[in-house]
Amino acid sequence: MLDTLTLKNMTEATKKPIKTAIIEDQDDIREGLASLIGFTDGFKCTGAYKSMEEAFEKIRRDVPDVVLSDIGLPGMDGIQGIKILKERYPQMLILMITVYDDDERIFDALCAGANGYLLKRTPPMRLLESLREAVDGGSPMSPEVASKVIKLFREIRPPERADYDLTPHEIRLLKLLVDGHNYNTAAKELKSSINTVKFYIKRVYEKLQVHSKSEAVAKALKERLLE
Amino acid sequence: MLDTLTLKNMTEATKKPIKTAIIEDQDDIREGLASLIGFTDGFKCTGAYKSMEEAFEKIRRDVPDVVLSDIGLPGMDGIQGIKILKERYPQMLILMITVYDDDERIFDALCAGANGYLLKRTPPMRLLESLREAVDGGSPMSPEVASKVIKLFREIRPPERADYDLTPHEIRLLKLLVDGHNYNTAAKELKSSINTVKFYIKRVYEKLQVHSKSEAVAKALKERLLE
DNA sequence: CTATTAACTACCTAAACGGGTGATGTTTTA
DNA sequence: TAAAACATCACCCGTTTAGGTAGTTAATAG
Repeated sequence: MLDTLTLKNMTEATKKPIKTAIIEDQDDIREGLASLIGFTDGFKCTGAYKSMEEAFEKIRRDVPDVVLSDIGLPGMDGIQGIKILKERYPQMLILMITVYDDDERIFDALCAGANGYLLKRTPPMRLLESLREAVDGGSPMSPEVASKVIKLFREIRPPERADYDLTPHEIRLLKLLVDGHNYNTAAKELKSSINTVKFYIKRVYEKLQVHSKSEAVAKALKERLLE
Repeated sequence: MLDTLTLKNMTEATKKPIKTAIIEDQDDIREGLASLIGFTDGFKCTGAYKSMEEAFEKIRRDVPDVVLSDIGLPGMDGIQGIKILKERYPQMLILMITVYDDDERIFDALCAGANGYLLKRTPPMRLLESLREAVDGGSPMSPEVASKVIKLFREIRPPERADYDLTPHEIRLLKLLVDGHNYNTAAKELKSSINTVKFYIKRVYEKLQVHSKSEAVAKALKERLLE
């Protein structure tokens, strides 16, 4: 199995090495990465920059397939920077490589366009695999990061909507209130009298256990009672 | 390197093999997985079930560390099933292994408590690594899945909150309205007179371009103006 | 056929609200 | 130091809302 893998890598390498650029301010790390990539078959290091500003200036000379970027950088930080890189080179793949593993930064980096997120302690082989995985359309992440992404993922949706037994008609009415209607305009919208609207709103309030239009609107929106 | 890895696996194996159960209706796949896991050092197959119903009944006899579950199952489907498993055995890890790679199912499975999501074409070695990765607190995903998770992640991104130049004070006030306060109780909360509150609310309405409390509340919630 | 119920309408009152205008001080700025 | 900006409060007035009671019609069920 190892042989076939190596063979596969070599043929791919011969065909077309993965052009990689590095953005990292610490000299030892930057040079280490550059060597690793430069001396591995199937990969080519097209640039190693100390800052986003430097990258912006020089990266155009040889646009890489993948950028390996740190987050903590002097001047413009990595997250801001990759946002700009993605705008200029939308097809370019971006992997973050950083010591930060807080939810905030992971979230921001991925939303800014990062295709993967690796921690600095990623072993060299895994890093090279990640580059290839990214080129193949994957999204390599360190295990801890993947774990956090999924955790964040769960947090975003779960408000398991409570059920207040609202009838379709009551829901339609509630939507109108959410859209800023008052009793009068809502009545016209529903082609019924204002008194009818008032009557049903009372029932909605009872069901939702609220005592004003804005409380009802807040509850409807917070608990996703609409749609 | 291979030697150290093997050694490491063996020591871990000796210490404590990873107890794995399989839930999969297709006989060949189920038995294949069971063999793979059963005959690999460091892993132990504690059960192989054809349906969730069977798993519920028999899994208690020897609760595994990890469950490998299909999604398409006769009777209760895998997603519903793992939700129940997670309730009964919260510490149990769950990996989906399925042919489905649609956003919907990935999303649902992860929200239902899956710790990872593998496609059926995952090579055996990678599958075993995934089991270990899960036990080590990671969230193994096939590259395509990771890619989709990140794509979904970006889509959920809060709709770039518009800025209405609300002052901290105005935001505090808006929060009170969202929480169902009226002018009077809000005034008490802010330790100021009702007239002051009315005054500031007017400004909030101007800034948000609305004309009622509920419109303001709706806008604040929809556009995430708070926090 | 009568009782019941659902769906809608009506009216009433007190409270809350929205939109004005304007008066104080206090702080910042020019 | 004078002017401008800000924060706080006050009153007015017409409209909207909340909550209560009650009447009409039409369909349903016993």
